[in-house]
This record gives sequence, C-alpha cells and structure tokens, in this order.
Amino acid sequence: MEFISLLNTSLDLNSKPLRLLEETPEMKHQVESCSLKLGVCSTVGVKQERCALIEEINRVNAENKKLSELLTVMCENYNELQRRLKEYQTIKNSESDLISRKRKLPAESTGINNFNHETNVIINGSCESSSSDEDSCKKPTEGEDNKGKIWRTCVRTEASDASLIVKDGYQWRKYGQKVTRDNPSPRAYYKCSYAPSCPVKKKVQRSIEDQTVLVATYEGKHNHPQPSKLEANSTPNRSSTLGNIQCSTSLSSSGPTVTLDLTVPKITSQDQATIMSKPMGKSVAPELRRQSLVEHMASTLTRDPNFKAAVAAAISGKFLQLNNTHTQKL
DNA sequence: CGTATTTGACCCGCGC
DNA sequence: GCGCGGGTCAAATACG
Repeated sequence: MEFISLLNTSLDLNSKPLRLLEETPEMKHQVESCSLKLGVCSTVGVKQERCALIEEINRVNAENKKLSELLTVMCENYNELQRRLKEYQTIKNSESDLISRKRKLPAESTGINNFNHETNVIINGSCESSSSDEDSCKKPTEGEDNKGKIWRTCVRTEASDASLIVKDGYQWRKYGQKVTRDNPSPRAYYKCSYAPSCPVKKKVQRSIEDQTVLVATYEGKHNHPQPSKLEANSTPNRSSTLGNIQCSTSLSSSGPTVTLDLTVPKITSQDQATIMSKPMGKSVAPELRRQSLVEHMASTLTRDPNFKAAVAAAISGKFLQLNNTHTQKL
C-alpha cells in the first residue's frame, strides 16, 4: 500500500451528512427547530423522514466503502505493475550490458539474439529503447546515413495470437515466409507498401525464448511520413489525449462516464522530458518520483477542458440522480 | 476484379 | 565445386 500512503485516497463522500446529524449541534438544532416550526407534522412523520435519511446515509456509506475498496485494488494493481516494470528494466539493463559485450565478440548463431544493432522493446504499446541512442524509439537517428540502418523491436502478443503481425503504423506487404534453422517458428518478410519507392523491409519472427514475443527487424529508412499519423491528424476524434493517457467521454442512460485508458500509457519523449527534467534523478526516492508523476498526471488532466466537462457532467448527473431518488422517497 | 497472402522455386553468398 | 541456409520472386490462391 505504498501508493495509498502518498495520498489520502479516502473519498469521504458522506462526511458532511454524518456530521449534519451527529456532530454539529448547530445543525442539529436547525433540524430540530425546523421540525418544530413545521408543527403540523406529526412525530411519526419526522421519525419516518429521519429513518429515510439514516437509510440514505447508510447506503452512501456502503457506496463509499465499495469505492474505497475499488481504489485500494487499483492501487495494489498499480504498485504491482510498477514492481514488474522495475524488474523488467533491471533485466533489460543487464541484457543490454551483455549485448554490448557480445558486440566485441564474433557473432554466434544463437538465432535472433545475435543482431549487431539497436534493440528496442515495446511492452503493450509503450516503447522502451535499450540502445545507446535514447531518443531513437524504433526510428534511426536523424542525420545518419540510414540506408543500411537496421534496428529491432520486440512486441509482446497474446499467447493465442499466432499471426506474425507487428502493428507499427506503417503499411506492409508480405512477400515471403521461411522457417530458419535456428528457430522453429517461421520468419515473415515484409516490404513497405505505402510508397512504392520506399526501400524499408522488415522481418518478423517469434522469439526462440518466449513465443509470445514477436521480434521485428527493420532495414532501411522510410522516405514518407507515417500513414497512421497522417490519419490521426486529418480525422478529428471525440476521444481526447490527456498527455499520454487516452481518455474518452460518453453519456449513457446510467449517467456520464469518463473512461481513462490506462492500459496503454504512451509516454512521449516530450512527456518523458517533462518528468525527467524535474529535479530528481535515480538517487531520489521512488515515492517522490511517483508523487511527481501523479502531479504531472493531475495537471495534465485539469488542463484538459473535455475532462473537466465530463467530470462536471458526471457529478451534476449524480446529484440529479440522488435528488430524484430522494424526492421519490418523499 | 483488384489486392493481399501463401508457398514452392530460385538466387546468391558463404564455408568447407 | 558443392551443399547449406537466408532472402527474394512470382504463380496460385484467398478475400473483400
């Protein structure tokens, strides 16, 4: 529960109603005087109303408890993911050390793990580069002669997914498939089909160590912009991007819904720079880093007018709903 | 019917 | 020169 320790996650949705009846004598007095003023109301009616209110409070209390539990589970999941990411990064760092050492040695025929070039890794859409060039995420460094540039990406797929398709935003045409000697899974050969003159080729093969990992090896440099980016720029979407978080809003019969897609946190280089530029390096406590991340996320969310509107709509919708049920009871 | 994928044949470089 | 293995070609096939 380290995440919870950072923030007071208690929603305290019904602290006011509780105090209204139990804690503040002033308010209690007001309620009593109100009942006295009414006069005509029988004591039975007041009791009924009080019972209804207590029932309502209990209901909201239970809801608050449920939400708190939900939040606790979310925090636990978040911490677990953080822990796994840390583990993965440690493994990856030691691996890249090994690769850099291997580069000095003659290549061994160990399948896909003996490429003499950059290695980039994509985990559920987020890209992490283990190459020496930190800015090059799947793309060769600008200004270099990229004609013969080779780089590699790893993409984790569903275990049930048998296709050799790596979605990278470009259009590819498959022109061959071969089973290689050192890996029983077939290797697929693709050419960039977006521009006829584009010389880029890619090879896709499952990792010999982990069959759920697809290893894509790219060769050459695209002489055209990324098609998916062009589409994204030309077609306005209702869902908005909150910094690096995909966010969509919707209105349903049950009330307004705000959906935050936290499954694919695409951290852009700009976001990384923003986070990393904060005065904290590796020596700073992870709690502080997390806090900074939370602050960054919060500021990104509050800057987004769509998010504000959706939250406002959700809250007002909830109030209206509560109001309606209350008036129905009365 | 046009386009994409599949798959066997072929080409080419490399080591022996 | 021969065999092996990776890469590419192109006809056949599938698909929308």
